Parts: sequence; C-alpha cells; structure tokens
Amino acid sequence: MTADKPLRADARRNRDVLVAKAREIFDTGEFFDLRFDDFALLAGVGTGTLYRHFPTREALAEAVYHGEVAALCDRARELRATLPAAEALATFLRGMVDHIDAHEGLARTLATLMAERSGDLAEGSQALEQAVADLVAAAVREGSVRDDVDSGAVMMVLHGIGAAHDRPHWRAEADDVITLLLDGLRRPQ
Amino acid sequence: MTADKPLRADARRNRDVLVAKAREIFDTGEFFDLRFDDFALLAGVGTGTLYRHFPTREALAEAVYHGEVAALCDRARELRATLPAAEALATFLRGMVDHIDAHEGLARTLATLMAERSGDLAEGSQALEQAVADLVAAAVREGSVRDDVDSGAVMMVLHGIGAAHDRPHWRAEADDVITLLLDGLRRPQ
DNA sequence: TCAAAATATGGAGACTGTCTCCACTTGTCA
DNA sequence: TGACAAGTGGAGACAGTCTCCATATTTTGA
Repeated sequence: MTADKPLRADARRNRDVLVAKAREIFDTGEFFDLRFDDFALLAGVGTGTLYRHFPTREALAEAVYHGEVAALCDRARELRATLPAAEALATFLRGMVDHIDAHEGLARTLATLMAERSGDLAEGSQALEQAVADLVAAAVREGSVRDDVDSGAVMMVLHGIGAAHDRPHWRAEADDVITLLLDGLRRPQ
Repeated sequence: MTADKPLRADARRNRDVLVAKAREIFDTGEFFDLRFDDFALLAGVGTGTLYRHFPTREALAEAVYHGEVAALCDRARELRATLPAAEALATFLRGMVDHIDAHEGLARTLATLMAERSGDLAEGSQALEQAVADLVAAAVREGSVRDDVDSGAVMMVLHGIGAAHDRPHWRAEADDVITLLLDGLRRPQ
C-alpha cells in the first residue's frame, strides 16, 4: 500500500513541484477552471509526467490533503499534551473552523473532490479521524464529555462544516455549529 | 425568474418524462456512470431535447430536488401543526435521517451535484431553509430551544449529514449527530 | 376545418478535455 | 565511463458534451 519505492531524483523533484503547484492553485479556487493538461504545463512538466505521478485530479488532491491532515494531527497532538482534554477538544474544533476559514479555496476544492470521489480521500482522512477520536476519548475519560455517542459523529459534523462552504453566513453558522456540538457533547449534569 | 411561460403540450410531456426518469436513475445511484446523451435515449428523447430542457446535469438535478424539497416542507408544516414545537423539530430531524437513509442513492446523487455546483441547487433549498427556520423559531418562542444560535446552523448540520453519505457507519453517526444537535439546542436549564 | 405561424424534435457531427503511448532523455550503478 | 533502468513530454487517439438545423408537431385564428 504505502510501499514507497525510492523515486529517481528528477522524478521526486517533479512530483514535489506538482504538489506544491496544486496546493497553490487549490488555494486560489481555480482548480476546476483549469484543463488538467494545462495544469501540467503550468507546473512546467509534460502531461505524461503529470499523469504518471497523478492519474486523476483526485490522486493529486489526495497528496495535498495528506499534508493538510498531517498538520492538523500535529496540532491535535500538541493540544492534547498541553491542555485539559475538554479544552483541547474545544480548541481544536474552533481552530479547525479558523483554519478552513483562512484557506477557503483549499477547503472548498478538497470538499468538492471529496464529494465526487470520496473513496480516494477517505483513506487520507484516517489519521485525522484517529486524532479526533483520541481527543474525544480523552475528554470522555476525564469525565467532561458523554460516553454514549461515537466520535464519528464529531467527524461528520466537521465534514459538514467543510462541505457547506458557500453558505452566505458560513463563518457565523460554523461557529454556531461548534457551539451546539460542544454543548451537546457535555456530560449531562 | 420563475416566469413559467406555458410549454407546448409535447414539450411539457417530454419534460415530465425526463424528470421522472432522472429521479429513478438518481435513486439507483447510477447517474454518474451514464453518458448524459445516453440518459436522453434512456428516457426516450433525442439529445437535443434533453439539452433544451436541461442544459446541464445540475439543471436536471434541480428539478428533481424541487419535488423532494416540496415534500419535506409539507411534512414540516404538518408536524408544526400537530405537535409541540420542540417535538415537531425533533421529529422532523429524525425523519430527515430516515428519509435520507431510505433514498440513499437519491441523497448521494443530489449531495454530489450540490457540492460541485452548489449555486444551482442552493436556490431550491430556500423553501427547506425556511421550513427549518420556522420549526426552530417556534421552538424558541415556546421556550424549549435556546435563542442565541441561528437556524442556519441546523441546516448546516443537515447538509453535513447528507454530504457524509459514504461513511461506513453513516446511520449510527447521523443519529448521534441529531442527538448532539438536539441536546445542544435545548435551552440551558 | 385548415393554412400559416410558432414551437419543439432528434441525431449527425463539431468541439473539447482526458489520457495513452513510445521514441527520446536523464539518472544510477558497477 | 558504459550500459541499463527509470523517467520524460507531447502528438494524437478517444470519449463525452453540446450545437445546429432540416424536419415534425402543436397552436392559432380566420
């Protein structure tokens, strides 16, 4: 699966350029206005090279998403190490909204690709899923969060926030959703 | 905008056939495996006719979505007339999950199309948005639901449930999300 | 009832983006 | 440094989308 056979130096270089360029374009939100072939040219490689490294737009997204997820997981780990569990969870979720807000184009692009080919990106979500599960589990252990709902529900809500990009009052609503979620999660009593 | 100029009899007939066929195919989940031209043939009309009535896949989805939204709005109105507000809201949300569960293919198809061209379908959501807002407002007036969050947040959560289709434990998670949402909405004390 | 006008039809073929293939280039290893 | 493996790029095959218009159907009004 993840048996990364060592790439030749130039191949690795091209791959990195492609991912970097992709992240850049994702962020501008122009990814879908672009012919995939043109994207290759824009990154300075031939279309053959693009297709060898990333057979589909989704494969490219997956690579970008990986980096994104890794960063979020680091953040989750850090919060879990420095704050009480409930606070770590709340801070993480609020931070997530900030993050999506700050990289709207990226989030929108990934969410769109995720919707049409969810399978491909689902794998990349595993790590994030685990990070959230850990945050929730810690809070449950601590006694501040109820234990009768699955952490998958939290992921589903996050997914929803990401997917609902273009709602006119996205930011305010997203904040409200997190508020509702956190209040709903609080252990009754 | 909605200036429906009267269609010729045969045109109206063809349009109805197309929408009916579309709903059918949406439900099987095979819509994206199908060439749009083939869909026309399948419905028994020429491709030109298909394109005249529905210039894009999204336009077709919008028509199907309209019927769906209308049914949901009726249900919301009915519940609001026969149950205490909080209960009406809860029943509506639970019913929504049932509905999506029962028409998984349709929900998945609409959610996917919504993700890539959200603008087109957003308009069709207006009525549903209003219905949910009414349910929430009634519950707030009744005093059973907090008044410091916007009903848009509820829509966002619903959107998320619909968008998260292919999560392995979708049903259980969706139920949990509704539970969290309803508990979060309850007026503190 | 029956032209004439208005409206709608269907499917051939132009168009456009995706993806493959392979002759050639570049990197690696002994 | 030579030989072999790995990678490259872009021309062209291919597939789906969409337009166009000669033909068919419906509506209008005399």
